[in-house]
Amino acid sequence: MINRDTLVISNPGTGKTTMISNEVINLIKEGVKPEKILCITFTNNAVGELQKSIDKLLIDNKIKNVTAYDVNIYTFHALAFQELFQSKAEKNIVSYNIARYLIYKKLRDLEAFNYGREYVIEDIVPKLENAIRYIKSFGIMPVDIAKNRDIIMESLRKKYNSGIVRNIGLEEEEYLFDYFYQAFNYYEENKENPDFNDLLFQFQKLEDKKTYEYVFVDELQDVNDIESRIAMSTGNVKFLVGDRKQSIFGFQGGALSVFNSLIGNSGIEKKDLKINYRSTETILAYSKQYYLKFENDVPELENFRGTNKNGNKVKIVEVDSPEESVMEIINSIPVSSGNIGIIARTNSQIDTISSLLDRYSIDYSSDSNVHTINQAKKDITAFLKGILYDRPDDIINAMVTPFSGISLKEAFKIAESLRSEENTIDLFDSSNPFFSLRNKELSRENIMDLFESRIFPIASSISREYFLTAATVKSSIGEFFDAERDYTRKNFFDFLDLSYSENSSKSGNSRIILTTVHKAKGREFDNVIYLPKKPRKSDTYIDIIVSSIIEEIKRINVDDELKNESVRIDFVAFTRAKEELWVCTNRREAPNYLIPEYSEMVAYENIPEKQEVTVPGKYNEAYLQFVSGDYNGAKETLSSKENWLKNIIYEFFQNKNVLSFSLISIENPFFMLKNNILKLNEKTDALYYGLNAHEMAESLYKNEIKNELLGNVDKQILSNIESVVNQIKSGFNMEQIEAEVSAIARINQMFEEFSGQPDNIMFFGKIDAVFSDGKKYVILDYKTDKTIEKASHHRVQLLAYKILYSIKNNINPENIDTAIGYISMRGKINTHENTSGLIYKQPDKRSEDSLKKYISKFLEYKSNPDKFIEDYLKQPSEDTLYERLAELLK
DNA sequence: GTTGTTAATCTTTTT
DNA sequence: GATTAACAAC
Repeated sequence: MINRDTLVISNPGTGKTTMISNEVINLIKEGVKPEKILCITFTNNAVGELQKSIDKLLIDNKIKNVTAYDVNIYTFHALAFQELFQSKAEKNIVSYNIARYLIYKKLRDLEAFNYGREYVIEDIVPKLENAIRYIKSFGIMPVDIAKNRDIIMESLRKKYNSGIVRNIGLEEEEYLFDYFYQAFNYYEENKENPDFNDLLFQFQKLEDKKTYEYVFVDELQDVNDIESRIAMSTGNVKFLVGDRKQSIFGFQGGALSVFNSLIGNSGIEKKDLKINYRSTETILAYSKQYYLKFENDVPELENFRGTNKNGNKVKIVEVDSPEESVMEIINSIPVSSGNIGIIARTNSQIDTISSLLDRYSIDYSSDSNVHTINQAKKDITAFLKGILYDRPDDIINAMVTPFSGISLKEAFKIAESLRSEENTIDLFDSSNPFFSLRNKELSRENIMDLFESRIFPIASSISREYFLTAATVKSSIGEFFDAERDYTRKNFFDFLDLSYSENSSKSGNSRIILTTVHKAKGREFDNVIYLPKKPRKSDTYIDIIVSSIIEEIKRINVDDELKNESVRIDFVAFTRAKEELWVCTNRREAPNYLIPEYSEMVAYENIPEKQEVTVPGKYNEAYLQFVSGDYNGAKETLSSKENWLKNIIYEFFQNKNVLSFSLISIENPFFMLKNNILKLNEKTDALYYGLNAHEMAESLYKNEIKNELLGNVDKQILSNIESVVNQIKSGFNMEQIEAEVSAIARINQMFEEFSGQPDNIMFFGKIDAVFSDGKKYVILDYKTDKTIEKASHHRVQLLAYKILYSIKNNINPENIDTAIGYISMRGKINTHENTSGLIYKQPDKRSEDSLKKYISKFLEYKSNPDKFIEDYLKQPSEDTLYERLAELLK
């Protein structure tokens, strides 16, 4: 029986659950009351495992009057929750959706970012929310940041100046720190419920919390600072089990330093578990050697060995697409050799593999929790925008979602007439399946009705996942109406766009199990196919804020903590395998996984041929109309033989004889089809911003500026324009001679290569400003870009304009220079600066190559539109509209 | 070594 | 659209 604090270092597969259960049983046998025993683990899954294991031992030992439920088995959070809120059942945990919404609201009001709204909502806010959660897991609150502001700033500057951040300036970085603090603070002040971190803090602070005679803690290596203090303070005798080689939850503050300090504590008895009951000797040796490549002093690995036969070598599969090789490996494993765990690093890898398995109708269960159609949320949002707003852009976007009940052909026709202002929205009557639904009142009842009457029926006709996503979107909307009192449309769509739609997946007991490494922890499989993926370093400008805060307040070096986490992730994945292990990776990484004595390279050449997807008409036009109740429309769609979309594409390329730079430089066929051919493009804020600035530049030249009518931003842009103009005037001793010059020329005049082209194919451009001293000319293009990052692309455009201008005015191109005038450089993070810049640089050979490439591509499409369709089908996009259009083009 | 350009690529996850 | 690695140019 244990009678003093013990730390067990448990190598993988050494039976640590069994060991904990045994110790619990022994205590009960010795007469310790089960309610005096506490077991803490990390996940609900692990709680279940431990309960099962203890239950079994109770039965085996014929202990009748005790069940596993009498022993206190909790996760850290459940333990805290039940003790804090046992009397207040209504208490909730603040959701991610609310957290992101609060953070976004503050940043929105501060106008913290110059990025587009979509990028802030989809990328920045989730990362900041993650960062706040991470910082909090170290016990750091906004007040701590405020108190230590100066030293954190200093540390931040030092990190910035070491050169790791290249995409924003130092001043932006400093502003970002402040925005981050304010968002964190706002979140803390406005959330109405505790979050998971608060739960632990409040529990830890509790004066008279229950204590236990014996406390068992599993997976100790993943425990963060606050959890370790909870573990150490809730019981008399502590029994701690963990393995630092399996620490892979660094993102939630799981700090190896906590574990290491316990190892160094002499008051704790230490034990090693070194006998592995799971894997073959070869797999163990392989894992061990791999780990030792990256970390040498690992005493507990010294006698780490197994009890099984040697087994086969680990197979390293080197392929271009690891996900696709999985199929062939599965085929090579006999059914008699047990189950197969396919372990990936990311959920998106799992999704790729599951759609492959679906295609071959192979049965599997999956632990992925993404599996949702992100696009479904976008479709629903676009649909609701068209219901609630009157702007033509919103109406058009809503009409091309599957929910509108309008065929794409019809939607396209209505879009055309709305755009040309032949019709206004009032003219569409209530018999139209979309317009009849429009209702501008934003209320819970209204929205929920739409879900019942239109969104759910359509969603369920598309796919199971699509429907499940719709269901989570509906519940997010419910959350909005519960939490926010200010039901404005702006708030509504902000919340909706920020909400995550995750749903749990089909898990079951198939022979093939798809899982991520993190979820595979504690599990084992006869055969393991592992697909490693090295994480890509990103978001350094947020990272250095986070690490500065933690370092200066807690004196913990985050980089040290997370060092080699990838290796530990690999180690966990390898050691799930009992009999056979495959590691599938790309050519660059494969050599790193090869340990000659215990592994071998395997080539798989005959990747089975891809079978044609036979999902019949997921987005069948007529079917969608039918489900929406438009029977006549469905009938009409079915009976029409002509392929209207192909006709539109053919017509477009046939009639498009005047090329423009913005048209030919679109590299993605889907964008070209959507925005240029079908003209379904939305007018963005950035577009209006740029249009307005260009108008001012022209007015300035024509002396038509009415200063008193200008706002502050406009005044700033105007002064930036003046500054650019003056730089050219004084720098080159020139005068502006023209503004907004239209120039057009035949393609066959522009380049030798195109001399065979017919005379009617032209290239058109509008030159913002032309300067001259009589001999030399400078053509200037104004840009309202935030930064100068895309200058080289703009020079390709300027080259085209230079050629057009030289042809138009019969000037030797050598006498024409080009310049880019930046008139609103704001950076990415709002520092309240808005400056000008002039890049006086000439297009080079590469610019010329790019321009010719763009033109050739377009000419190719023009002479052969089927090539465009072919390219379209070759470059899939997640967008539902992409797929619906693709079905019409196949 | 620093700075500019281009060519791919686009985290993990628990309570 | 934004970011970074890798490459190229100073």
